[in-house]
Amino acid sequence: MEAADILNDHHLKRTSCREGIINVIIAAHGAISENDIKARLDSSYDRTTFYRSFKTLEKNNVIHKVIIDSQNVKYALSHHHDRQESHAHFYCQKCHTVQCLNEINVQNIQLPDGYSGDEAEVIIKGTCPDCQKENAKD
Amino acid sequence: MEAADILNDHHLKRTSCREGIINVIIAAHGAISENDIKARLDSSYDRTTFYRSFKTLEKNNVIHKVIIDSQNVKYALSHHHDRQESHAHFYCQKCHTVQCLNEINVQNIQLPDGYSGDEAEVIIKGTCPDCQKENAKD
DNA sequence: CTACCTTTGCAACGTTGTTGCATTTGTAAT
DNA sequence: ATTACAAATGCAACAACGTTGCAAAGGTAG
Repeated sequence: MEAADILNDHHLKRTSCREGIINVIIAAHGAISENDIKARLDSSYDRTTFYRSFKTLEKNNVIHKVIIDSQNVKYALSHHHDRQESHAHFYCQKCHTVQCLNEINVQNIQLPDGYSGDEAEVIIKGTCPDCQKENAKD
Repeated sequence: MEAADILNDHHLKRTSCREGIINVIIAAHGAISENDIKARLDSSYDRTTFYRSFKTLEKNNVIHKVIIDSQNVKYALSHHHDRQESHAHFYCQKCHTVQCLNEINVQNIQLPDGYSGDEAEVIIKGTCPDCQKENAKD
C-alpha cells in the first residue's frame, strides 16, 4: 500500500512530511527511530512539523510506538485502522532491529487471583533469525 | 529492610538523598514516578543530585524502571542484588498504580521459528484487585 | 479556480538529560 | 575522635526535546 492511500484511508491530508515519514517506515521493514526517520527523509522539515506529524499519525493509528527502553523508542506501521490490538515486539540484541510479532497471542497470560487483564505490552529481547544464521557460520 | 541496610548491602554510601528516595519508594507500596518521589521527599535536592542518585541506584540494582509508556515511567525496588530476572508488571487503568508480578514466568512465551528469546518485558494493563472490589459494590 | 480549513515554519518558552568544577560529605584507617 | 581521601553534592551551563501561538503557505471539496 502506498503512503498516499494510507493517508486517504485514514482521512488525513496528504502532506509531503507525512508521506515521507510513512515511506521511510515502509522502506525500513521493521520499527525505526524518530531520528533515523528524520535522517532518511529527502527534505528536511521543521522539528515542530515533524513532531506534529508523528502525533497525528499515531493518534490516527497509522503508526504505533514500540518502546524498547526509555532511551530507545521506535515506530512501526499499524495494520489496523482502529485501536491496535495487543501484539508482541521482538528486539534483536545483535542487529538492534525491532519487528512486530503479530503471531503471538498476548492475551492468555495467567494473572494472579483478583487481577483482570485488558491489554498487554510485550517486548521480547533476543536474537533474530538473520543473526542466528550469522552465528551458525562461526 | 531499612534504606540504610539496602545501601550498605550494595556498597553504596548512605547519603540523605539516596535514603530518602528508597524510603519513599518503600512507603509507596508499588512503583512510583520520579516526580512523585521528588514531591514526597522531606528535603529538596538539586535536580542534578536527584538525577544522579537515580542513575546510581538503578545501575546497582537497588531500583528498576517500569515503563508503562513514554509519558509514564515509574520506579520500583528490586528484590535481587544482581541483574533482575525478567518479571511482569501490572498497570491498573483505574487507580494508575503499578505492581511487580513476580509470580509470572515470562520465559515461556512461544516464539516463531528462527527467533531466540533471551529476556522479556511484559506490561499487563487492566484492573487491580482493589479496583475490582470497588466495581463489585455498584 | 476559489474559499476554507489544515498544516507548516518560526519564535519562544519550559522541562529534562548531561557535564565540569569547586565544595561538602561519608567512611575507613589511624 | 581525628584525619585523609574518595565520592557525592550544588551550581552553572549547555543540548535535546516537548509544546504553544501565530502568521504564512498548502491541500481539498465544491
